[in-house]
Amino acid sequence: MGTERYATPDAETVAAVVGEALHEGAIVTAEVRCEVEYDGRTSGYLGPGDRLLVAKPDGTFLVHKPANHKPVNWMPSGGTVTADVAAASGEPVIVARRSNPRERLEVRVHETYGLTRFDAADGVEYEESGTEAEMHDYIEAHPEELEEGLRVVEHERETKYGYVDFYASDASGTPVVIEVKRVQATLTHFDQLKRYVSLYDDTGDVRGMLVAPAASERVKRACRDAGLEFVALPDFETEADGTNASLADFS
Amino acid sequence: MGTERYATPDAETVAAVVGEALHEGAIVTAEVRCEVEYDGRTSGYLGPGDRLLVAKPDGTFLVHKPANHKPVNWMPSGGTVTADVAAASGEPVIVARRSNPRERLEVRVHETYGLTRFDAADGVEYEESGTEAEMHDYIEAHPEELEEGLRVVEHERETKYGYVDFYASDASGTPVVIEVKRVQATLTHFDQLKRYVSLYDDTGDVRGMLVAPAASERVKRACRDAGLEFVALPDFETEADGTNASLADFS
DNA sequence: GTGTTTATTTCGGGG
DNA sequence: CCCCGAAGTAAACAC
Repeated sequence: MGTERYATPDAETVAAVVGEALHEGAIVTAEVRCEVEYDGRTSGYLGPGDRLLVAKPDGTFLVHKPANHKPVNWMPSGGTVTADVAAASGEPVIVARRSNPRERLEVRVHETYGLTRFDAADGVEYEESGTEAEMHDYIEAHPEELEEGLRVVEHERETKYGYVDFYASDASGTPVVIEVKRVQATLTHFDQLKRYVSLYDDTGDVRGMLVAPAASERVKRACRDAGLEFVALPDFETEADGTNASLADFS
Repeated sequence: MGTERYATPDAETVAAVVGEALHEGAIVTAEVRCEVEYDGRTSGYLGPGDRLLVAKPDGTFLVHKPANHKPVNWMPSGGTVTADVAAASGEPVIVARRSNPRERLEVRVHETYGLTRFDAADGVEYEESGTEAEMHDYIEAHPEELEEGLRVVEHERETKYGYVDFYASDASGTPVVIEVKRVQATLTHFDQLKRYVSLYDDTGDVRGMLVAPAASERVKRACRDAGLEFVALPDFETEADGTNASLADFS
């Protein structure tokens, strides 16, 4: 679509552009010197400095410092962003609010180096491969990769202690509780499997299986000690459908 | 400091400005129509659409869609961002790389609506209150809020299974392992406490206490079944020192 | 560097 | 709405 740029805009322009743009579905970015105050799940204060502000029409608001992936302050989508001119100082004040949880982010703008309205059109969704969900699909289709004769009885079985990834049955009919991880297994993952298996402690023989590409010796030992099994599934075929476009010739 | 703005810059300008600005410690933002391809921990593809790009001098790179708090694609700090003109298409291509884990993000820019260089100066750190660390301080100062006669023996006790928040002793001298959460307790928090308590299983009577503002019924039941205790600590006084500056008169 | 834990986690899925 | 668990989690901190 396109952008509209305001260089060193005055307070009234900042308030007007932010309000209109968001209302009309555009993204607003601003390079400013500002102070920030947050009050909600915690509370905090950020003294004067140069930051990049991003406001999206869905209520998302971000305050970025010159370093780090995460914004120093923010409001997730679903809230409302308003911009006004403070009566006392004559400076722009941007407030992002939200309920559940009730929280409030106030940005007092001391200097606006620049302001950009971006009418962005983007109906395309991100397509991802190699997720844990795909690993689940693969296991459901190829349970024998984990063990000869294994049969999946239920996927994502709900129990009173949470959701079991797979409830299965081995060649001799013994139930097997399976927890799947896409990354190297950790003690927390072992804990999780142990929690599920403990449900069946009194009902007799149940096996517990932790499936991951790898696990540290510590985790393997913990499994052995607890009578659980670690099964390495280092790689799994992605059920590629070949319909995804792709950028050619990586360098 | 200030900004420099380039409206609908050509490919050579994009490549040059991005390279120079990042090298000289400035933030670059760009409003573009682009495709994105990621390959690393997973892999993914984002088809053509309008996005906001943010590149920081520390190697952080963000691709934002018009909605949501989280960038649709990104590279955390520590990597390197390079910009070039693709020989085949003549279009700008921005590549962010990183090792450990090895990953790569490629943005093929089809149209550049605008490009901004922002020389930001920000030496100020964010000051936060109401964190879990402050909740620890409060409990250490007021253990009787959890239980009459409770005495803290050790804070952040290291064990072979990680750090126990508090190792305490009740009125009758029985050891109590305490896990503290600032948010509503979840099953993973229960797991964590259970893991710590299991360390002392063979040494005799040890109590396990999960402290949080609230917990779901499922978590409370898991605690009961496992012989652990949930203690609700809905609110705690912040030890305000009053030294933090603050924005006045909230509306 | 690995390992563990927190986080204003965000996000999505299911009941 | 809440509950639960994944995430390309990131970032801090200890070893």
